[in-house]
Amino acid sequence: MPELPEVEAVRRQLRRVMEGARIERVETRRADLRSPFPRDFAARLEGQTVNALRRRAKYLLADLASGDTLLMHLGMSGSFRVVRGRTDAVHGDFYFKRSRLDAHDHVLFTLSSGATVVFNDPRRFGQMDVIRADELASNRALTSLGPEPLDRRFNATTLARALKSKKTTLKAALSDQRVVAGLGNIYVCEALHRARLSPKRRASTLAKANGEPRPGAEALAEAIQDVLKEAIANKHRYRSNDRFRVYDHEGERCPRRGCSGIIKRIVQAGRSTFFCPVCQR
DNA sequence: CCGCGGGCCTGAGAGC
DNA sequence: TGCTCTCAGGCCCGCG
Repeated sequence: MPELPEVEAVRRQLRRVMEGARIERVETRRADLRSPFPRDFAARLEGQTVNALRRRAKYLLADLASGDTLLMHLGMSGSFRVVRGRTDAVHGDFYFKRSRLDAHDHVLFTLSSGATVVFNDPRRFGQMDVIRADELASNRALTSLGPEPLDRRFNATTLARALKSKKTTLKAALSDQRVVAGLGNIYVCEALHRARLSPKRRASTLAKANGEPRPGAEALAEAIQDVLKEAIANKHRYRSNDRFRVYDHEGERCPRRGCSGIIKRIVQAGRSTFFCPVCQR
């Protein structure tokens, strides 16, 4: 479920309990998500103070006093919750004072503050890794990422340059983390709707031959930022898809004022795309 | 190098 | 109620 806004919301919640705290104990009930954890996963975390909790694209990075970085990804179904109190092992399983653990609670971080951060991930598409300081800069997952859309350096010019050589559609190009980092299926749909651009349009048409942005690139860069900022700000104000204007709204009237289009669902690169065929060109 | 299709997992929801 | 089927917002890999 999580795209950039969701991961950012998780970061803001977790940093309150993790930053400045020491990780006292790490319990891995399952040490294999998308890939197996390093064998010394717990040992390299226990005793470490978390200096900062950062986000890059959809990754969370906890900077440790040792210089190592705890790298975490929520995949499709990952989530964290904070439980007050330490765990107790009973018959080989862990219990809190009042609540039992869920079958998909895979990792528990007990902090010096007394809080326990629990990572839950039913589909296990998530990721946990500990990266050494000298390997962080060359980490494959991180180095291939494009610009942060909410960063100063992201604008119509950088976006146009990234799209210029793309032979594919806008939908596929924006879903590519090398072009812009942090968008997923939902916010790609939302940003394209806001920018009035068709997901089927060729990505390269937003750039001139010399790489300069066409007006569509201006609109798109702005739409991406607006959609993400709004989603972060509104995180806890709405439920489920009420926040989305086109995603999962197949068959409904286009929410754009004055537009009488009906939201359509198509499949691109194996994933659903929702858009208005009338106002998105 | 690029773009596409398939695969990894489990759970929710629809339809019968 | 219960079964089966489809689909899901991530990412990586291998193929052409």
